[in-house]
Amino acid sequence: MLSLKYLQENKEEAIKALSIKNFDATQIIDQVIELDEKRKSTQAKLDNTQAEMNSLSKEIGMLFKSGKADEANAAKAKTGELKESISELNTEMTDAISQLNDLLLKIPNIPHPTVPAGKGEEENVIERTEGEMPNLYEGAIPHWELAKKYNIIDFELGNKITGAGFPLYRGKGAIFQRALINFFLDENRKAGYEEVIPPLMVNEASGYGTGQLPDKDGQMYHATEDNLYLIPTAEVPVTNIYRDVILKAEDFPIKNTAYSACFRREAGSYGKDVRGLNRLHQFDKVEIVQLQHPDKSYEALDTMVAHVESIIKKLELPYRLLRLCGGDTSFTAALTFDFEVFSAAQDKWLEVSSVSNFESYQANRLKLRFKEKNEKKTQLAHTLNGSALALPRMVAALLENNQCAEGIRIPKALIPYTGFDMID
RNA sequence: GGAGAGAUGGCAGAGUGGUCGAAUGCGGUAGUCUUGAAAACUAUUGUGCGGCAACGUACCGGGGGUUCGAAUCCCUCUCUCUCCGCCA
Repeated sequence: MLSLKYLQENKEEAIKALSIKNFDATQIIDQVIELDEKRKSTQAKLDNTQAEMNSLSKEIGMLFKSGKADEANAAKAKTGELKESISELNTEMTDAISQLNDLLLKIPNIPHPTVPAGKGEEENVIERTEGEMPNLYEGAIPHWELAKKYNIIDFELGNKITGAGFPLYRGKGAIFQRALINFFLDENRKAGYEEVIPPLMVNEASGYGTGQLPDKDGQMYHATEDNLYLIPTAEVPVTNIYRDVILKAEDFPIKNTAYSACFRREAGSYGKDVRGLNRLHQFDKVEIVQLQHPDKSYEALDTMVAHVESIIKKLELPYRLLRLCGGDTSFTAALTFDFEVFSAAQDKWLEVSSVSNFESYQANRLKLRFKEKNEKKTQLAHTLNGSALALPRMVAALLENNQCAEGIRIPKALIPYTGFDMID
């Protein structure tokens, strides 16, 4: 969430910026400011009353000690009224704070000045398009047919075992999957990211920390008996490593990478977009996460984009880089770049990576702070993350683009990982 | 699943109703000494909120209660550990 201080000091700027995300903040910011005024004045009253109570209690203690029971009892009589007003003020306080918090959670992150206006994905800005479009041979087919033809991904078996959206990879398909994961992790590690293997289930506090809760409640699988959530992305457990942590400025940058299976209910999606590997309930993804000093987070974002780009290039896929417009930028992000690869047989661009700077929006919820050397005051850190990369659509594009009469060619960079150069 | 023990500052660990935001040790930071380092010594060292500041206030796993006063007593929830059972 945004910090109160920012909203108070930059109200007009915030309203203007949020309109890029098609969010009208005029009323809500006024409400926030008003509520905070109320909170402050209530706290001042409460603090004073409590101070009075504390000193009175101390006095009573002293009186009893020195044997002046009469005076002590007289003083006791005075405490009743104080007690009552303390409890009243306390209720007022907690109410104001929780209302304030609820409002703050409803305000999306301020978009970066370079975020273009726009309603939805049609208005994202194409930064660049690179790579060679494949020349498909005549018999080219979409990946779900390739999957069947070479017996590498079995959607029907997944249906049988679990349900739609839980495919079973087998044979060279399974090896190919594992090879990609290892390839991505190695690339990330070479770029300075420390590898972690996080839990695949998280508790409520972690869900709130990265903002999946309360708003995206229905998107996560929930094990109600134990009140745990299956992670929709490794971002959740990895970022929560740093929940309630106070770092030193010299600790930056902190860079982690993690492979995980990801689980998404995808409630409400249907139709031809969900065909094959395009949208699944369980999929594999390798994530990169960075924590950075606020002064350097955009520099870091650039390096993350360049890093993801280098991986896609090594796999020889045609891709384009999009700068998301306000309407397509997520609630919590300040600036997001998407990578899409071209999947030839579907004749379609597929999103394979989303790289975002959240600035201090997540950090504020996470209470992830840092201290400058020789300074007492804490500041909020900046968090960034990106997919490097999400498997299924990469697999779809690789299968479709590299098919030929003999089978499916494996890109050079992957052969050391697969141990074979052709799926046939 | 059964039985028991516990949750205190970065860590270890005292504190069982009143000058306790909390002893002590370790760690961190600054300094003295030293050519430098180590050792030793000295000082300092939690977070949030309000306040220009002085300072005030809250926080000893979470919530509630008793009391003039709670880290300390009571209730409740959560979590952790140990033993037994089961088990990759």
